[in-house]
Parts: sequence; structure tokens; C-alpha cells
Amino acid sequence: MSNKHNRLEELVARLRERGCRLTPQRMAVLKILTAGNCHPSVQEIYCQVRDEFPMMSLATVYSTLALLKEMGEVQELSWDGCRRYDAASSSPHPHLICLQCGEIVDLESDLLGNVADEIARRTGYQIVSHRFEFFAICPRCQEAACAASVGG
Amino acid sequence: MSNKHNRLEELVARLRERGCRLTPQRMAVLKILTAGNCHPSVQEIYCQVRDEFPMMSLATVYSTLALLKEMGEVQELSWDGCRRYDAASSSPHPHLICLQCGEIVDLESDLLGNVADEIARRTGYQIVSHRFEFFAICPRCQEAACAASVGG
DNA sequence: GTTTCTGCAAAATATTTGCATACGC
DNA sequence: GCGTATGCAAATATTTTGCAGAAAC
Repeated sequence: MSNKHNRLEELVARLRERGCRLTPQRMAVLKILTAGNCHPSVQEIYCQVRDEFPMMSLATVYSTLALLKEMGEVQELSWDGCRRYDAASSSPHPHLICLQCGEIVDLESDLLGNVADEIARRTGYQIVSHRFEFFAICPRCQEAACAASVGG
Repeated sequence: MSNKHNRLEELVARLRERGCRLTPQRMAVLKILTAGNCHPSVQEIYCQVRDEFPMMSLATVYSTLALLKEMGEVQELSWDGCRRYDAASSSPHPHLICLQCGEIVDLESDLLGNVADEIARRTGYQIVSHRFEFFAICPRCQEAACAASVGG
């Protein structure tokens, strides 16, 4: 919890450094992005922010996300037609995505070991970042599917 | 090269098994997807197919891709606003994507080792597939950047 | 006071859908 | 000949843009 709070403060500090203004709308988006283990879509952010700021515009959500993305402070996850955002930390880490319910779990980044270095060495490419996603069925959805097949 | 040809035949066989019709339009899309080491966008496929079939509709490209995706025969790569398709093989493998020129290199899937198994064991998630992408600068673009900085 | 950010609305883009027709099997 | 796939066009969804006014610093 204090972790999350720190992340929020970190983001605020980064924006200040950059000379960006900390408008209430921006703060609201930051709060949502750093609250709990969430990986919201644009619409989810928009809806939540509107609870607090009914006048809030979608364009502002997009522009805030674009800013954070450009700063490297959020990871954009996209698969199929979905785009979700993760501001958990500035360093990329693997994700486990449930194809059924859409739940997303963050995994530790040390899973990869030195794969990136090895690839850089072998290919000559200069690795900037990476994205590593597992598409899966979460335990709850597995149970649900199992119960359904037994039941019917 | 014969590899690519085999992949085309494999896709044709899969479609036949499934009772799908092998229309000229579909064949054209398959040929493009299995030609060389390409990772085309919908538009690229559309443009190339139209060289051969000027009447070809975009909707047909979309529907063919949707079919192949559903069959698990193409991987969809999406990052930022881009979506590209890879039909290199039915098993997922890592990609190395140049952020500058958009070139995509396929990597061997054994880079991962048994990470997927380990995650499945630790989390209880049932892994269906994965996507593993490195965003990088390719050697050519590195040189170009270097030359530019020396030159100017 | 200056400059950036916001809200609005329209525009641009990307993708999906419905339906009559064409054509692979 | 049957039934699926196609082409077209309209519908839908998503994201971007321009601009006047608001407000953070």
C-alpha cells in the first residue's frame, strides 16, 4: 500500500521535473493508475475519473496516457482489440493475462534472466525494452469451466 | 524457401480439413503471409493482394486473418497502434522489433526454456500461449543514427 | 501574466457487420 | 446445386486534432 503511494509520489515528482502541470484531472488519472493492482483500459480510467470529475473529457485521459507513455512511466498492453495500461513501475515486467475474464497479473522481471543481453549479442540489435505476456486461463475461470462441463 | 512452401501447403491442408473453401483471394492472402520473412499489416496484405485481384475487398482480408487467428495459425503482433501478422509457424516464438524502421525478426522459441511451465506451476494459471517481444534498434538504424550524429 | 492543459466537437482511422451475389466444392 | 465466401457500403468503435477558454505556476 505504501508502495503504491510511493509510486504515485514518484510519478508526481517526474511530472514536476519535466515542468508538467499537476492538474486535478491528471492527478485523478495518476491515482487510478497507481491504485491497487489494476491494469485499466482507457474507458475504465475515463469512467472512474468521472466519478470525481463529471466534466472530465476522454481526450484528457488519452493525452495523459500519451504523456506517461512517452515518459516511459506506463506500459501499454495490447492484444486482440484490447489496450490496457500498467503504471506499476517504470521497468517492464512480464504479464499473465486471463483470456476469459481479462484479469492481469504482474510477474517478476527476473524471470527473463539475461535473455535480452544474449539476444543483443547475437543479433546486434540494441534492446530498448521488451514485452512479455502469457495468455492463459486463471484458476477461477478453470474451475468455472470445469463446473460447467460437469454440470451440463 | 522450401520451408516456406511447406508452410503454405500446411495452411492449405488445415483449411481443407476444416472444410473451408480455397478461394483465389484466400490463397493470395496465404501466399503473402508465407512469403519470405514478412510480418505484414492488414493494409500491406490488402495492397499486395490487389496487385493480383484489383476487386479484392478489405473485409475479405480481415475475415481471412480472423479465420487464421482463430485456428491459431497466425500470431497477431500489436504494439502502439500497429498490428502485424506472423504466420511463420503455428507455435509462438519471440520477436525482435525495430522501433525505427519497423523490421521484425523471428527468434527461436527455445529462448524461453521452461519459464512457461514454471509460471503455470507457481500461479495455477493454465498457459494457452504467449507473446514475447523485444523492442530495439536494428544494426542498420544504429549506424544511420551514428552517422547522423557524427555528420551533423 | 504566461503558457500549458482542458473540454468539446469534429475528423481521421480502424474494424465489423448485413446482405445480395458469385463461385468453390 | 448447396452453402460458404466475397464485395460493397454502412455502422461501429477507437483515437486524434483544432481551438477557445480555464487555470496552474
